[in-house]
Amino acid sequence: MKKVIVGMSGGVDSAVSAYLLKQQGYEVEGLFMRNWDATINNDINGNPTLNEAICPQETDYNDAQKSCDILGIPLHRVDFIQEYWDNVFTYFLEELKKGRTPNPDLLCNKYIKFDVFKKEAERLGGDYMATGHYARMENNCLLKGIDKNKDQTYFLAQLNKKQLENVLFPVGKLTKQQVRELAMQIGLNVATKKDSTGICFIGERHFQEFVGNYLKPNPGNIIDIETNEIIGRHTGLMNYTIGQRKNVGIAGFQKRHYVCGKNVSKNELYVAFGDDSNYLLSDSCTLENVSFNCDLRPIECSAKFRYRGEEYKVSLEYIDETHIKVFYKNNLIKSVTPGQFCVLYINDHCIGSGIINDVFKNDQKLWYLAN
RNA sequence: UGCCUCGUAGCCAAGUGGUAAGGCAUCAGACUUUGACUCUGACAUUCCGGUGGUUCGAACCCACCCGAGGCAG
Repeated sequence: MKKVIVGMSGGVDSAVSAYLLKQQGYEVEGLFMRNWDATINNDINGNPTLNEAICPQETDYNDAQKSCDILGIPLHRVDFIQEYWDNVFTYFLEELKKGRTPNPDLLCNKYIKFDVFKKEAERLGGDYMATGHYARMENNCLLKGIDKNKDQTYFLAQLNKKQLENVLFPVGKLTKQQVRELAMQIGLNVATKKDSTGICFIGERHFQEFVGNYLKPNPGNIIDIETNEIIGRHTGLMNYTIGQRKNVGIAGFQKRHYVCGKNVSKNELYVAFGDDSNYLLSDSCTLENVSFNCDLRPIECSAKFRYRGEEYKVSLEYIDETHIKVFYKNNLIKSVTPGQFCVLYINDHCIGSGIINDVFKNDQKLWYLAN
């Protein structure tokens, strides 16, 4: 009998995953991991759960334990707090210092779940590891989940071929609704538990206050990109992302405002006005840290520039092993943001990704997005 | 000092006699394993710089005062 170690988060997706694997005849064991400790990591300001009697990770652990009891499987536990800090959170902070918009969850999968966690699963004797991601593995290809609304391949797009070996995604063939119904039928304690949001393992935070725990804010001017006039003060460039409208702190203008750029050396934040502002649009970009999970190197494919963002037809120009230039063909895309991941698809097949670096329009690098 | 314009919620701003549009911001939700974007809802409960007056009735008319700006000088 083959043994599977399931990453149990305390949520409904992983619990149902464990159930499905058991149904399929595997020997199933759960493994709960904890990667964040609010006290150790100085996660004080902006933490809405700080004063609760029992911290969310423990609630999740208890939920996972109960699910495992219901399913009749053992649950192991492991901490990767140091690894998470060193490999994911440090990167997160370094990107913010550069004025970019990181997505730590792709690196969490790359360096934690499908690296140290996977090794732990192997140490526990697992022939396979499984998670509750909405994704599928077929013929060693990473495919989108059946439920297109919940598809989570975006977050798995930095994994390499080896990391995806012996990996199972049992709920990838189901819709979220089916997963919840199944959970109800088998009486799982987490059947109606709300989906988790926020940074994986950290949770919902008031972003500016959260970041303030780690980076010293450096206030500066907000500039109207069109007129070059100073129209306000920003609280620190790391607190803003491209395309952002809320929480910018300026008001009194006819059109809606959007953050369209920043200059770290001058400590200036650039704002454009109007939903259709040209300053938000681009037609190509370069990627760094490019990683593929297969041998395909297409010239034409599709791409997503943000999680749950629209998918666009693109063409690729390969620069070197880890750099690609992406052309959006006839489209102009709004708010392509340095630091975010561009994930590449061929239909349902997620083939890889890279970090958005420079952004261009008409072969001109958008100066207001640089450095 | 004389003349002119203006003063509406945190910001911008309609409304010029009939009982306070709209936008932005903000807040609360929805959505969401990244900070968005998008969507929904709330938002001057008697008040429109202040004090009087005219009127059945004023933010809108009149007087004076306060305040901001402009033109003369």
